[in-house]
Amino acid sequence: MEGQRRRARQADVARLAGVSQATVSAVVNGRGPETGIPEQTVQRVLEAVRQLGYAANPAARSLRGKRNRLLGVHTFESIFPVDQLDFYHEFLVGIEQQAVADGYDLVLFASTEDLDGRRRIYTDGMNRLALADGSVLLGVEPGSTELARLAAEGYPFVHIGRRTVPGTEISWVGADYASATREVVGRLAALGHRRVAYVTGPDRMEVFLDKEAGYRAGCADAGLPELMYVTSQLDPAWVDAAHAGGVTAVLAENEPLARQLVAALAERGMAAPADMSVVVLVTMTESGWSSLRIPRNEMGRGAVKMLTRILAGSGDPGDQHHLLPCGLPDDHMIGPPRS
Amino acid sequence: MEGQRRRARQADVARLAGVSQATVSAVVNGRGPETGIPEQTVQRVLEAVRQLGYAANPAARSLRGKRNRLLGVHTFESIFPVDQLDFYHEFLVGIEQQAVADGYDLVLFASTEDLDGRRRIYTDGMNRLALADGSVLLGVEPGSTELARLAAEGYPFVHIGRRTVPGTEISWVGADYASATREVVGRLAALGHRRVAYVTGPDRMEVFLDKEAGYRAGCADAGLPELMYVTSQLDPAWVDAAHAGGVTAVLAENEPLARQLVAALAERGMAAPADMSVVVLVTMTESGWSSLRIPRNEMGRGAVKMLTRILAGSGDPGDQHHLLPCGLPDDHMIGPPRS
DNA sequence: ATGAAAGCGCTAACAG
DNA sequence: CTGTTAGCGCTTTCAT
Repeated sequence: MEGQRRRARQADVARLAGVSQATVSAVVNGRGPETGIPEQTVQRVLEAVRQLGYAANPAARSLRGKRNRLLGVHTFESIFPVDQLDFYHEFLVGIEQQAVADGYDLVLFASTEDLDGRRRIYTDGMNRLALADGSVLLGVEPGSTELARLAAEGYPFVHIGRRTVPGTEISWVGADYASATREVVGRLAALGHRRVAYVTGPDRMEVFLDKEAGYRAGCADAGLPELMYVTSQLDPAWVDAAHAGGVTAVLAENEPLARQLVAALAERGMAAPADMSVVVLVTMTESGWSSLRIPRNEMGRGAVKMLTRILAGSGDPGDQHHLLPCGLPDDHMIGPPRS
Repeated sequence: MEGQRRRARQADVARLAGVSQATVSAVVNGRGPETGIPEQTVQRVLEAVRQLGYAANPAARSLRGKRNRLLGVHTFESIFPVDQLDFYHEFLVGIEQQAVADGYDLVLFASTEDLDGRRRIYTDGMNRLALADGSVLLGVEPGSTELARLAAEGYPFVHIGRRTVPGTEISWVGADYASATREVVGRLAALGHRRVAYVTGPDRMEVFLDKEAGYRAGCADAGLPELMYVTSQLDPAWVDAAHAGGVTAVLAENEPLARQLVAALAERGMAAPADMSVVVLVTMTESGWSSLRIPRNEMGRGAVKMLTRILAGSGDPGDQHHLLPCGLPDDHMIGPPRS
């Protein structure tokens, strides 16, 4: 067994096929006919390629300025975190499907993870993402400086999840929480609910704003009062107060809040949806809640589609946005108000 | 917005800092002290780096360094097939974890998929895998010609799942089905079973042989007769025959067989495990069966570990094998024989 | 129709 | 201690 045979270079192929390196380059890039290289020569080159197991070195290729049909996937945390196993999975499925369709390979940036489990785009001031033609970014990221820098450098990327960084144009695909939330309020109103509360944590992040807006719009549509609660403590006392206030349905921003709510209800001998309809707006996984369905697969596909479009059109401003419809919650924990 | 400002190169930094390019290289690579560059110069360089937003071009770096710290992941089918969503998932998790640990990025080869959903290593005679320093291969692959060729080319790869190709040395990590099967037989014997059948499909693939061997060994250990059934039709008639023959426990090679068996039992008014203990040896997903647990995560991790070892040690023959222990089945469908 | 040669941005010898 | 230089493997004019 010869073992570590050196990787074949273009020059080797050229030598074996008895042609020049330029010819090899033309052939492997499918510019054979275009450049007017005779079919026979093409075949000779391909035979040599086959014999040597030649594959173009992507580093050299992209150094020379051409694309390497590599799309990066960068997550700001471990891509397969143990605790929320399938959060990224569906996104990835969509990303992969579209990559297959568009003939791209995917680079999962794993090397960028530090000891905290955080992944940074820039390490030692270097941008590892630059290895890929463009990248899909996803995950909850606290600081936006990396994003801003990436955009400033003109690196093509699409963020999964609506994202704005002041003074920067960022392309993203997002889920249309606003419309979905609005519709949910409408549905609750149609069921007879007159006082629908909205509960959210004290940590007011950008991504929450559109859900609030949707809630407000929904209330306006149905002529309902806006009952916003910003809290991280949904205890039995809160339930008592809400009950006294005539609240019969609650939109919970996230799953932990909803869990607290259900526990608090239980402590008062109540249950959802009999005594209170409960809708969770964002869940990590598809679970037993009445929750909005995040179109993860579609978002992944959409991100790749947008990215390849950006890569194709060279003059794109890179501030494209695409909102995908959320699935509406099933009736699991939704019912008519207690009369 | 200046927009497409050209990316700063090392030369630009050198010019601004008034030093040579080599100095810049040393500084950005942290070889400053080591090379004995005065602190003041280092600071001057870093300041220039900051001002220009310089980031080293990774393509140039890896071109220079021969390796690009990219590990390939090649599956012979769609990596995220819709019908068996989480079959590859756990392997991938393990692969990613180890890649993070070893500082490698991962390339998911998606571009190689043809219209049938098959993925080939070689397309147009080109080996796309060569893009990565080495690759992990997984999935059920019918033909071994690609594998043989890959090995002949000296491309470093590790196969997940035991694999032998005549005349070729292939490195793999596998699950130790033999030991596990043997232990299962032992456990059944300990429960009092005297006639344990082994049922397998007519398609005798290599991967099945070690389970058979384990079964035989287990029977020998316990002094039980070998009752091998090769069939794809586990109908009620088979159940009658088995019953008449005193069979009280069945090892089913795969899940479809087990399903047939349970259905056939039901048709005769019997159920598992009361009337018949049923163990499935290989399942696609962790389901309600008493089945061997394939150590997918560990196999993924092990494959990457083996691969990086092969890449590190330049003289490796590339025929390393590693067997990982299977988890034993829970008692879901296992019980003592009907007395 | 094919070949020769010049870089892409970086690192590592080797000079100075 | 710092600068000069020679490629890494590829694509792309420009000659032939």
